[in-house]
This record gives sequence, C-alpha cells and structure tokens, in this order.
Amino acid sequence: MTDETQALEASVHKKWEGVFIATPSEKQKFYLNVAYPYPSGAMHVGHGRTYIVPDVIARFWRMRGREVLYPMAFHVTGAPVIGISKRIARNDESAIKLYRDLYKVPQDILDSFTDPLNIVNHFSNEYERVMTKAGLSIDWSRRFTTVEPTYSKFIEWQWHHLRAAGHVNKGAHPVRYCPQCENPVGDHDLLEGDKAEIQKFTLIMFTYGDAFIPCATLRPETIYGVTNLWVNPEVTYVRCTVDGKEWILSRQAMEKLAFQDHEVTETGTIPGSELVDKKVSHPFCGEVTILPAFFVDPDMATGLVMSVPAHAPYDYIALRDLQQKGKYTEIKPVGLITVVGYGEFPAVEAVEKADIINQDDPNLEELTQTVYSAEHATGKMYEKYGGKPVKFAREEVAEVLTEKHHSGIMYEFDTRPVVCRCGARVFVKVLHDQWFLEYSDPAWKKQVKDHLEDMELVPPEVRAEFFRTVDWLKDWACSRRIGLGTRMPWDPEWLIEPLSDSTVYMAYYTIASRIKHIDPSLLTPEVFDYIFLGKETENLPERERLDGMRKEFLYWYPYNFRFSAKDLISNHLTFQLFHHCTIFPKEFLPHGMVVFGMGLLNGAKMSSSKGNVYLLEDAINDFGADTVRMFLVGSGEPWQDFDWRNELVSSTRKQIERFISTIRENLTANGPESDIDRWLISRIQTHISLVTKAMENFQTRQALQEAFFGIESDFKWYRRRKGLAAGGQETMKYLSSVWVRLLAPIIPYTCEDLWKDMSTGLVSFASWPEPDPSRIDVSTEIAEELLVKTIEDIESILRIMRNPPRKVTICITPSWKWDVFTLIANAEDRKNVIRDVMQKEDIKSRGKEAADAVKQCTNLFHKLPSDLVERILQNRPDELSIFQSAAEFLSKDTNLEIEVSKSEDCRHMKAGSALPFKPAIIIE
RNA sequence: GCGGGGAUAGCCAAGUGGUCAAAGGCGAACGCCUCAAGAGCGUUUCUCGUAGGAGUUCAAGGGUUCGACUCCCUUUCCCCGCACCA
Repeated sequence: MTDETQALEASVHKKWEGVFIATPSEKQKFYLNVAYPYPSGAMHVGHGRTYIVPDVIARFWRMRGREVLYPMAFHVTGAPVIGISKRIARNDESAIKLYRDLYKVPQDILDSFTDPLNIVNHFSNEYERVMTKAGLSIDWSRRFTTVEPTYSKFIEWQWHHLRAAGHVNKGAHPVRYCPQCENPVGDHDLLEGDKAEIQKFTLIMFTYGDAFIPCATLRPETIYGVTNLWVNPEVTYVRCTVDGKEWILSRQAMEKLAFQDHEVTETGTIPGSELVDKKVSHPFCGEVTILPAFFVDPDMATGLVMSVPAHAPYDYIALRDLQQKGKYTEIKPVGLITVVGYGEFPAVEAVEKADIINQDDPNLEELTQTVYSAEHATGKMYEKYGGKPVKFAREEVAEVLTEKHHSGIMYEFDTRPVVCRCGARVFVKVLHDQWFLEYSDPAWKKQVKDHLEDMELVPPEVRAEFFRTVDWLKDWACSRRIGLGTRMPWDPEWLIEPLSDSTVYMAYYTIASRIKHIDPSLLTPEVFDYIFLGKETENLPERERLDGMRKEFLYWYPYNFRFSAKDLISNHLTFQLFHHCTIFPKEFLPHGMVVFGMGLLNGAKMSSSKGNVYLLEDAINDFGADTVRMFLVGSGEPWQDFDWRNELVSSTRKQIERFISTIRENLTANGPESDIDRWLISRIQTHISLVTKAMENFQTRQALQEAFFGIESDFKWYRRRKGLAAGGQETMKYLSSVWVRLLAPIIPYTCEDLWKDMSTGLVSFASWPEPDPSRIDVSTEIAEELLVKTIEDIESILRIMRNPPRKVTICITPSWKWDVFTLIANAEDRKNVIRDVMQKEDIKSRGKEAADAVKQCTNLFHKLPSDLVERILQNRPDELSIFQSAAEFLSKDTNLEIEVSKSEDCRHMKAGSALPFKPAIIIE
C-alpha cells in the first residue's frame, strides 16, 4: 500500500468515527447481522469476505435512506481457548509458533495467554481494529461478549422459555471420552480416528450356567437364526460382575462397559479355549454350541460373537472352514429373512458365488456389506417371526429382547483406533444427566418448517438443505462440564453448550448499548419478558431504561437478513430458527438469510494450523482496504466459493487508480454538451437501475461489474466519440457524482475521498442515485449501437482484406426493406410470414430482389437480440442522417475516407445487400 | 456411505429451449502513444477464412425436441454437512 493510500484511509477514518451508530428514527430500518466470530486467532481474508459483503449491503441500504443496523459481538463461550491456553502454558511448540509467528502476538501478551480470557479479549480487540481498518460500517456501541454477566442474564431468560416450552429435557448420551484428560473429546482433539462414529450394538444375553455370555450385534432381529457362538480360543476372557450379574466377555469389553453406565467388577479369567464346545442358550434360538474362530477380535464389542450363517457371510465361512475339516457337520444354517433376488440363505449364496476361499479373504468385508444392505432394504422376516420388513423388525426385536430377555446396549466405534491428542486411547462413555434440546420433536420441527416457508433464502438452492436439516436434526446435548459460558439456571452444575447460547442474540444487539447501564443483578427474566415480549410485571426496575430498550427492540426486530457461510446451515442457522420460533411471536421471526460460499487461498483450503492463511490485516497493508474489498466482492457472488490469489489482486488496485484519475479529470472538464453527452446520460440511467437491482438481490459481484466495468466501457466509447474535445462539463459532473455513489458501498474509502471535492457531507450517507426515465434517450442509444455494430463490421472486413484500403462507402438500406423487416418481426405466424409478406403489392412488384430481402431480413431478425429488435421497431432510426453526422468520426476512427449514400444511389453490386440496421459496406 | 449443491474457453464467471462461438473481468498477444518503461487507449485471444462468413464446442455418454449450455436418464469428478464442535 502506498503512503498516499495510507494517508487517505487515515483521513477517511476520522470522518467515520461514531457515524455508524444506529438509532431508531423516522426512517424505515434495515437490520442485518453476521454470525459473530470466535476470537481465538487473527482474521484471514476468508473472514474478511464474510464481513465485507454484508458491509457492502449495509452501505447500500444506508444510502437508500434506510436506518441501518450492522452490529458485531464476540462469541467466547466454549472450550477451545481453554485448550489453547493450556497448550501455551505447557509451552507447546506448535501453539506458540502459531500465535507468535503467524498471528504476530507480542511476547508479553502471549505470556498472558495462560488465562483463556486474555486470549479472547486480545483477539476481540484485534477483530474490532482490523474490521474497522477494512472499512466495515459497524455500530460498535453494541459490542459485547458472551461471557459478560449481562449477557448471561439474557441467556438465562432464553433458557427459562425453552424449558417452559418443554424443549429441554434430561437424558443419557454416549460421547467420545478420554480417560486421561477426563473429558469428552471432539474431532479437533483427536490424534487418530476422527472419522470414527459411535455405533449402537444390542447385547444378546446367552445363558451359560449361572452367567451370561453377551454377544453384541447390529442386527438383533437375526437372533432367530443363531446356530452357534464364536469364541477366539487364543484369547483369555474374563468373568466379571456387571450390575450384580455374572458376565463372561473379553477384558477390553469389560473395560469399555465400565464407561458405559455399568457397575463392573472382575471376578476371574477363563481361557477362550475352555469355552469351545460348551453350550449356551437363549429363548429365541434354543441351545447352541460355542465354536472356535480366529476372526473374533477381543477388542471388538464383547469379544464373543453370535453366528447366523444364513445371513452373515463371515459366520457361514467360519462354519464352512470347520465343516470342511469334518467337524460340526450337524449344524445347518437357519434362514429367517426373505430377500428379493436371493434364495433361502443369502449369505451362503453370496459366498459360494464370489468364490471366497476362507475366512481371511479380503473380499468378505464388501460381500458382507452387500448382503446386509440388500436385507435391510428389501428383506422381510418370515411369517413365524412377524413378517415385517427388516428395518422395522430390527427395532421391535431389540425392544422385546431388552424388556424381557436381559438385553442391553453397548456402544462401540466403527473404526479403530481412536486416540486422543494426549496419546491415550479414547472410549465411548455414557454421560448422565445430560440436558437435551429436543430438536427431534415433530411439533417443533413443524413450527420451524412453517416459518421457513415464509423466509427469504439467498441463494434459493439452500432452501432444500434447510428443510433436510430440520428433518434430520436429533436431540442436541446442550449441557457441558467444561468451557466458558452461562450456567443452566435450574441446574448450575452444567454450562450451556456454546452453540446453544448463540441463537437469539440478534435480539440482544437491539438493546446491547442500553442494557450496559443496568446492574446485572436486576436483570430478572421478568425484565426481559417486558423488553422482548411486552409482558408487564409489577415493580420492574429502571422502568425508563426498559422502555427505551423495548422501543429499540420493536424498531429493529425482526432482523432483515442474517449472513453466514454455508457450513453453518446444518447447525447454527437452523438452531436459531428453532429458538426464535419458541421464544418470539410470529411478527418477530427472522425475515431472511444469505448463505455464503467457502474461501480458498491459492486454490487450497485456508487453514491456520497448516499455515495456509493470509491475514486480512496483511492484505490491507499490502494492497489497501478498498482493493481488498473490491477483489473479494469481484471474485464471485457471495454464495460462490472464492479463491484469493495475490497475483490477481494488483490489477484490482490499478482499476481503482484508473477510476480515481478519471473522476479527478472529469471534475475539471469544461466542454460543451453534445449528442454524445445525451447518450452517456441515457446509458447511466440503465446502469443505475441494474446496479440497484443487483444490490437488492445481494448480487454484489454483479453490482460491481455493472457499476465499474459497465460504466467504464460506456465512458470509453464516450471519450472515443469526443476525440480530443473536452468532456461536457455538466455531463462529467453528473457522471462523477453518480459513479462515485454507485461504487461507494464497495470502495468506500476512495469514494469518500473523491466525494469531498464534489459535495458536502459523507458519501456514506449520500442518497443512492435514482434512475430518471426522462433522461433515457432511446433513439440516441440506437444510433450509437448502429455505429458500434457498423464499425465492428468494417473492422472485421479490414482484418481479412489483403489490399490496403482507401475508402469506405456505407450504403443505407431503402425504406421498403424496413417495411419488410417490420412485417417479419411483427408476424404472429412464423411459418407463413414469407408468403404473407410477398402478398403485399408494393413488395411483390420488386420481384426477386424482394424475395431475397425477405429471406435476409428473416435471418437478420433471428440474429439480432430481441430487445434491440423491439427498440428499433419502435424507434426506426434515420440511418442516413446518423451516418452522415458521424462520418467525420468514422473517418478519424478508421483512418479512412468515408462516404455515406443511399443504396439506390450507389452503383456497386454490394449496395443491394444493405439491410435494416446493417448497411452495405464497400471497401476499396 | 448418506444428504445438499456444483462442473461453461488459460483462470474467475454470465448464461436456464432458438436471439449463443457464448456478456464481463483477469491473464496473454499485437498495435498506438512514449526517448524509454509503466500507465492509458485500441484490436485479437476454439479452428478455418483475401468481404462482414463457415466449422467444431459448454465434464462424459445416452435420450426428448424441428432445435439443447439450457429439459430427462446414467457415469465421472469437485465443494459443503453428517452433530455435541466453533
């Protein structure tokens, strides 16, 4: 960035101090907001776009005379900063490197990061500083963080309502858990196995003497087909008391169950080999034998497996292996499911068909999947087992087993190992007394869907995804043991989960600057009931202040648009609808959402940990804020993914410089006005309309294209037509004034600076240009279009000519061809138009010439853009005088002698090929 | 795997049945200007073409249609989400 730009930005900043504070007024409001940041690091250019695009929209509506509220706050609840501060305290090298080198945190501040609050405080301030630097027109008077006592009071109020509505309930919940850290672990905390999912197995309890042997299965309905159990003879199993009952299972399984809600005590061991050939029994399959199998993994579920050879390829293969050695030949598969495309024993069939050799065959896994999916999709239980489709029977059987036959649940990862960052193995732990938000509630879902129908969603493609998300959401564990945040008002042992304390804060913004003046201890739920719901209670404190807040809320709410990247659709953006629907009456429900695409840096994902980031502040320092803004806006529409490439940014800088010098020159222009001035002014009206429309639709890129390049290219034509003559004084003033205002939302610094020499006041609050239909001059525009097209044709001919040209003759079409063209264009019946036209006396009399003209005009009609055809029909141009008055220009422009004549006055054979809007061109 | 969205010239992108060889920007080439460089301006940028034209294209394959980048089907590839995490 040059010193000049730096000085410019600094001087503009002074003018903007405090001016974007939004206050309710007589004006119509426009309230937009963005998902607030979690300030655990520095902003990069991807964040930049997230806040700059809404700023462009905010600036646009402000200029259109709306009272605009664009607030910002900081989300500091949750656990990440706690981890960060621990790592810094521990002197973890990669953490130190990230914060010291990439985020450029000074050493003394870094030292203070051992307190997590210092991290978020530091970066909140950084965010505000850099956002301001980027020219964001944010009302900072409403800034808050989510750990302030005042905000906590607001959250408590919100949660009272959620609970009163019956949406918060208690339950147990399986989570990934690290015994060493004594904490649940998320994806980010995992060294290995971050894709592992928790699977829910049903434990089928086989009776073995006085003990149970539990077998874990995902397919409880197959219990009817069990022919034997599998045990690994090389493994030593344990006997233990589980919740007062004797179980036999692998040691690993015992350890796992201890985390899953069971009281477990080891009482002895038993070698697997000892279990071989022993009998177990279950009411649903009778007595079966335990057989040896080496595929049984003691670290998978219970370490003992029930065998259903009819429907499970592994079981069949293991059995076949044994039987081929002449053992257990009396055991036969027992079928229980009919499947489309398979016979009595699908697994047997599949295995034999695939030529599986033994139980170590690598293709077995895939084969198993195929059989399982087929059975799940089309399988039906035998009549004697209920006859229901497998997908329904599965749950029903599990239920019966649980209720009557001692079955329970065991959770297990689908892939292993799962390892915590600390190096310890991760287990599935069942957390108790968890609070849940019941997003599964169909009635609640319905409320949200009904409201979604009425919402404005940009781009429209995301609508389907929102509906899918609502359908798909299950109960959400919303209480936490660790992290920063607000405590559950009725159960202060628990903290409110961070995504769940950030769903209605858009309402809090409306009162954020006023509520600071009230002692938090006075902020009872009744106070908020009054502010947000208008509910009166006796003895409300600070009545006057509350009235002020009530007024603000009523003025601003509901918000007009919320902006966020698309990755938040499946949680935050949908959550906030759920919460709004419960807490606020219909008239305060969100009006719209704009969903952004993701950001790339040099074609790769931006990632702080991989060092693939470009900090927003660096970008601003390197190129200037306006350049960064214009590049980000120009790289794609908000909902498209975008890619930041440094080498492309510098040309944006040049464009802004070109704009500045054009405006500066134009302001000193002192020429007289002429036809071409009328043309330019006419064109500007169209540009104003198009830019306005694009902005209204959040098409910021389209708006930029139209406002910058659209006007620039017309201006270039204007300069070309003017030649050396000075621009028209009034026209240039008008152009500059409109142009600067149209670009002000996108490059506000540049425009603010230019504006000071053109008008009083700030361009940020100047009125948005309005198109003036009376200044549209259709015939002048048509005339210029004719010239442009003709020049293009001349150039196209010159390009392929070999001999040096000297003179160009332009032959204008006779008016009867215009009549033909008009008839064709207006004809309702496309197919017979030629015949109809040839019926006309005056045309028919011209014979072959007329017939040719009809064909050519038809052709031409199809080639010209339809809107142009319409315009030239309504304003048939006087081609002769257009070319006569432009002859001098054409001559200079082409550097050739130009002659204009009517085609009937011209002897050249080509003269007859003249058509409407396409004069014959003869170059010699 | 499941759900949602995509694939257009070197790159970013506009374009939803004819008006499309396909807007605009970037990049590149050439020309003008200049002592020169840069900037600026102009032209070109799928292939061919001594007259404003012709030919082959819009991920791949198939289909509907007088006609498809645009509608339908299949395949391949890319992005987002798949949860207790901001």
